[in-house]
Amino acid sequence: MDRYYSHEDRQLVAVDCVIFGFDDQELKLLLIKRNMEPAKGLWSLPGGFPKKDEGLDQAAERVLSQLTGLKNVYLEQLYAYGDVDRDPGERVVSVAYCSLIKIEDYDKDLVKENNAHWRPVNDLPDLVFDHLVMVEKAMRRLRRRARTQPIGFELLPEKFTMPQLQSLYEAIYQKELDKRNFCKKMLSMRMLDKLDEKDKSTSKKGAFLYRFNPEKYEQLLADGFYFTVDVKTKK
Amino acid sequence: MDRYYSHEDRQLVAVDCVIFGFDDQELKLLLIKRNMEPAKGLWSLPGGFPKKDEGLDQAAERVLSQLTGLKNVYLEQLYAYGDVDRDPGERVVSVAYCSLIKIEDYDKDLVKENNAHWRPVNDLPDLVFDHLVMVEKAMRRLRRRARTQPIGFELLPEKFTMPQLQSLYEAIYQKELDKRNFCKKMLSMRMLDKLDEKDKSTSKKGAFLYRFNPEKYEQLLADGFYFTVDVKTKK
DNA sequence: AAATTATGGTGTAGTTTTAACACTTAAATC
DNA sequence: GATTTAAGTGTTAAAACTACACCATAATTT
Repeated sequence: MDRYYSHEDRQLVAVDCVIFGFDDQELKLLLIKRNMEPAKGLWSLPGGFPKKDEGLDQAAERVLSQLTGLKNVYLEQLYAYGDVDRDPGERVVSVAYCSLIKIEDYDKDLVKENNAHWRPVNDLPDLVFDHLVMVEKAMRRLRRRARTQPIGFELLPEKFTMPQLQSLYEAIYQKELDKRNFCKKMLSMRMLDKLDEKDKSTSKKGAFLYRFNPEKYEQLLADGFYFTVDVKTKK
Repeated sequence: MDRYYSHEDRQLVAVDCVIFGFDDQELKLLLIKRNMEPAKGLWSLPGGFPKKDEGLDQAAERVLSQLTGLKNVYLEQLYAYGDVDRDPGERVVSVAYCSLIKIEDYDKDLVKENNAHWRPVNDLPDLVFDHLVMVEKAMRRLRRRARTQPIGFELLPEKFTMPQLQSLYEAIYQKELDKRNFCKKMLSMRMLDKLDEKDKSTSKKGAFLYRFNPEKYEQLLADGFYFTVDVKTKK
């Protein structure tokens, strides 16, 4: 009763994580410099194999938390890669995941131990196998999601300024945005709380801090509201 | 050199296909009444296991063509389902695919042989395992895609009328649309060729036939145009 | 042959949303 | 107190969207 499929082949199944961070006005990926075969010396996405009692999602969570120390962060399945020859070593079906983290939160020691490094998405090193394809898919997904869901906040500190938020969107879309229109749109959705504090690290005047309010957002959703950010032009 | 991962577990990997058709003003799914264990007597999505020399995509193509006789139709990977207990028989990672076909094209004999039947999405039978979850994901994906990409045409005959196209969108979104606004929007995108023929099967007057023109669409894409269909209100 | 019936086809006006654009404010530094 | 640098703010024109109602065509019936 528990071996219906005994005549079928079994295969290696892996998970790989595309982990985004935002720092210094640019998007970055957490990549591993491999010190083991296959592809020793090249760069790869952090990955691993699901354990016997682990689903795919749990395996991805584990890979992420073993590398960064983070749990309960944004993690979404991207795509399953199953070409026969995608891994030259042996056939492996790899399920890619995409994660967005607040870059100041990760565990530096763990990252160092694992030989991982943050690399700007605009200047990536050569990646093993089809990992670049995964990254490109993740980028496209991020661009689509960020336009229609409030996920940008996953990449920012709890408290952030309007200029910070705008520069995040500019990094994601590689486009300059008009700050008046951007700010107007963001505030019109009424899902941000304006705080009394200012962040003075980037200007003399200081910029007001905001916080994303998930309760307000849930309420809006319930009212049939759709999040959208305009992400057109400005020269 | 070709067994780096020999200490890792291997798993069953399957593909399942959510196959949409449009007929009689409603969306339908091609489902299989299972006459074998597991879950004999219940309904399931058509599926199978990749062969040794087959990637996931090829396996899905094979499942689709073995059941319908169709090749080179719309087929897109949906999601990988990997919970440990999703299949009570044995752990199976299943990669779901979504296909859109022109319902008049499928091979009736093959479908009959395989004990498959078209069932309306609004009145589905009980499905095995997590197949309903897959169908729901496919529905959401279809709704998203149909709004922003010209994929509705995959579900219609080569030549179709404006009322047909509209009723397809109404079936997808379960909403009545205003025919003036709908028609205006569709034509404004300039990707349809209006033919000189009329279809007289549904009215005395007859309705003009149109055809989707992929070359025009490609040109629009190249010009930075975005396909969108408005899918709001009307009472 | 006139009337009926059922579906196809078409235009406009009010409203909302979007895009473009420039100057003032605040506070630190010299 | 003059200068510098980033933050903050409002208006207007254009485009897109929504709502809405009547006529046309051709087959069928009387």
